[in-house]
Amino acid sequence: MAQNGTQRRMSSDERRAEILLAAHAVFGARGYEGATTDEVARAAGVSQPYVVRLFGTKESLFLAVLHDALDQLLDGFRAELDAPADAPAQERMGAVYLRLLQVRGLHQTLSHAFLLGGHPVIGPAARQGFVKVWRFLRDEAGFDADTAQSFLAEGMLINTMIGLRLIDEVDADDGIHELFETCFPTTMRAVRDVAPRGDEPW
Amino acid sequence: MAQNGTQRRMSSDERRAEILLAAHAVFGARGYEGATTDEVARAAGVSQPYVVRLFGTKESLFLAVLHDALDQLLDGFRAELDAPADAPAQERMGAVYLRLLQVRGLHQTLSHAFLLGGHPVIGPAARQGFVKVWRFLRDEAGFDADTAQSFLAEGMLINTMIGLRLIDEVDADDGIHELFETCFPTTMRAVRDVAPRGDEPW
DNA sequence: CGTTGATGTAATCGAATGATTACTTGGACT
DNA sequence: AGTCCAAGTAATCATTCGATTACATCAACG
Repeated sequence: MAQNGTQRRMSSDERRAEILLAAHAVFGARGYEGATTDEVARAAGVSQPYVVRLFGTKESLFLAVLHDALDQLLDGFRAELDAPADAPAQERMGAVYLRLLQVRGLHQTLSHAFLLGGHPVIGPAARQGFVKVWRFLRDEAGFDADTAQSFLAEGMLINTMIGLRLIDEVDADDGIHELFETCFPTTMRAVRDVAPRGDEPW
Repeated sequence: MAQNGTQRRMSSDERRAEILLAAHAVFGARGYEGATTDEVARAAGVSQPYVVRLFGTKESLFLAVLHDALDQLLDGFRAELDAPADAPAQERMGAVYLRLLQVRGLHQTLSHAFLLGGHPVIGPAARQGFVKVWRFLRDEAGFDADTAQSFLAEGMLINTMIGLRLIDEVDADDGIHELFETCFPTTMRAVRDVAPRGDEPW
């Protein structure tokens, strides 16, 4: 995170984009309530008041992160749908989902948002986002209901395994190793390279 | 939650049990950081300092809730395993899982814990709990790896749908209705009766 | 009945945190 | 070279929250 080499000032839109990226990581690791605007600010290399100024409130920053995550997800899915089909749709969408692990914290932020259904502002936004994903799978990707359900379920399991930092255990525990091989039969190596480790704060 | 009719004093163990029950609901709805010891106290009908006294710290209260959730889950699974088999194991364990929805917040608290893998204290406890569930499914319930993975995945999807308060949308949105029917083909009514609604704080 | 230990609370403290205010700095454009 | 606005920060405020302390109250027992 933080500054690239250039010391020069950025446009507020560039800065917003950097803060958004940092916020994915911080909200993903700590959750909405657990994250602080100061952590986000330091991860983005700016001061805490500036984060507040560019996004208004912590709540609207979280909403921005949530929308960004959903946009990246659905845009990625759609781009893959438009590309020439070289494999079953479910595998292709799954690959897109795993590729997004490179955006640190994105999956965990989604999971955090999905657990806040009782929140007066975040709850409705999260529900709406989830429904949009379901609709995409059914209406655009052409999944039948059972396939869409399994796809979502596996996605939630992946989010859980990432959020748990289970990767740290993969070499120490045979059961976990087996779980990973079951869940990521072909992509194990790629996932290991990109998933967050326990020895980094996020 | 809160007091039953009796005004009489309780033993500290009885009180601890009541507070634990309330804490499931509060931590489930708000997450570890979002929940306050005062909310837990009011939900349990005691004062905030007393919650702290009976559990030491908020962190150890959360750990107690986490362990309680895992105990209830694994004890329920084992009791069902010991009962005469009247259906495939996967269905029977799934029924146990859904029955636990009656413990308000239990599933969501588990999901919250599973997202805190980076936390120095909660992280290791959550990982250990998750591994115990996996080992149970494989070693005691006799699930093969693929079945265990699907079972866990569907569980995580259920947690998500509960945490999202998706039930509120089930009559308003055809996609959600369809998702529920796919996920809970036979148990839809029971789930609807027991899942938390958006109009209650938890 | 009075002592004693456990149950329980009111009051309050200190640290953390989101937000606000007032200020500084840099660069684009005459 | 001077003006002016956008980018950015330091200082600080008000609130919230977990924890501590000191105090109150109930009931068991001699």
